[in-house]
Amino acid sequence: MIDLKLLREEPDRVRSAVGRKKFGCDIDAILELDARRRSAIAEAERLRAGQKSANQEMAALRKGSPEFVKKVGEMKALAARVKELQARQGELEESWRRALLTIPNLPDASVPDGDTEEDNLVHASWGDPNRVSGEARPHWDLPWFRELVNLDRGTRIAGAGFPVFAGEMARLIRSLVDFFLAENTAAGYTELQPPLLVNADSATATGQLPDKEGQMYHVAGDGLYLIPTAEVPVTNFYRDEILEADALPYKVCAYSPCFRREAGSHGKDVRGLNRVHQFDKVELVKWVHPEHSDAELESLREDAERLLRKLELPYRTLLMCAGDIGFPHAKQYDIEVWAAGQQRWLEVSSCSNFTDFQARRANTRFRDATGTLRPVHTLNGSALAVPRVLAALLENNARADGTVALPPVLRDRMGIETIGKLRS
RNA sequence: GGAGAGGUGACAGAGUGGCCGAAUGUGCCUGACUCGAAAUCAGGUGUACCCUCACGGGUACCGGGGGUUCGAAUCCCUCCCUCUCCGCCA
Repeated sequence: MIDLKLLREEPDRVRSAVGRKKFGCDIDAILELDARRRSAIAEAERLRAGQKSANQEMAALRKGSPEFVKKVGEMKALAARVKELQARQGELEESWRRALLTIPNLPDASVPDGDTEEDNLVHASWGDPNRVSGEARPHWDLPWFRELVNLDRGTRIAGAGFPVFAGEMARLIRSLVDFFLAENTAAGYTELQPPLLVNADSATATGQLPDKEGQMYHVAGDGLYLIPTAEVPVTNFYRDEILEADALPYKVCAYSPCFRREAGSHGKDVRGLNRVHQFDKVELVKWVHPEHSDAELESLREDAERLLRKLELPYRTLLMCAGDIGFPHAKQYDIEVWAAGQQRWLEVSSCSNFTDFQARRANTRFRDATGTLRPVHTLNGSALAVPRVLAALLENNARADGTVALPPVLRDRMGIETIGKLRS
């Protein structure tokens, strides 16, 4: 939710900022609705005040007295009128609230213009994509892949996009998650293990609802949603709370499986581990003082990038253009890892500053130096998403015989140097 | 899942139809006393929204939603949550 004062006082600025994003919303209609809502409130409250003061007088009268009975008769009409006006006020407030939820967060001034991913800027890159020789192949073509990553059995169990990992691959995933959590906690993030299902209020606070309902799995019987990312439960950790200003920033990391319906995805994008309905991810979330959120985004991005360097995987970081950033985002970096076998970049992290947008929806505040309650700023980023890191690892580190050399940080954890030796 | 007890301000805890945004205590802030502190005394101390240039005024909020009534923290319905006991269960 954007700042209502800003919307009223500088509608032109909001209009043009929103215009840079790809989400349609009618600012003028919302402003008009706001005006109607306010006059409805004023009218209803004026009448209600009259009713209340009359009731005060009645309290002083003797219950059965003639004056009292007469007064009751008079007040009946007023009570009915008040009820009417309050109902109209309620309706207007409800549609006003729904309309407000359709306004996306405003892109930060440092976010470049642009409509598609073509317009994203390469902010940084590390490692040499050409280091790998020509024998690199897509991870799904490794000779042992179908043995340790069971796509067909997963399909039988749940459906397409639910791989079953076996043996060394299962263990590699566990080691990656452990590596991510160890690094992040060492960087000052407190580990959290959140619920994997959330209610509608939580999904609304982070911006999944009402904008992206179709992307989440819905548990109809209980009205709950499977989380598309740990961002959702974790950001709601402090919903409706007032944070200790001196203790900011709050920094949290959380491992969780993530569930995404990703309806409408086709083609090569979905082969192998590139895009699946359930995957593992470690997420970073920060609650920060508004003055520091710019700097906190840079350090968040750095925290995610460092993991790829330790895994010795080439990556590049994109500064996303206004047309390509998400609904609640003010600024967003995507980190992409090089997958040598597919000769393409795979997104493994998205680091974002939501400014006060989520905090306002989640009602997470702090008391500033003047004693005023203000929304905090929230940020989050993947560190990292497992399957695509896995894909890059398999493709970049595969040798001619199909075995895959592990980078030192994983070698130490797993106690083996390679994976993928065929059994026969 | 069954039975019972509860959900009131930062916390504890009164309040069973009107004088209750809510006693009292604690905490916190300010002032007095003091060389200073403690103790004591006095005053203050919620949030959101609406009207107003402002001073200020108003409305709402006693777990959520709905109802009864001229009037609801208080009565009714419903849902949620917490605690105790029982059942079931990884």
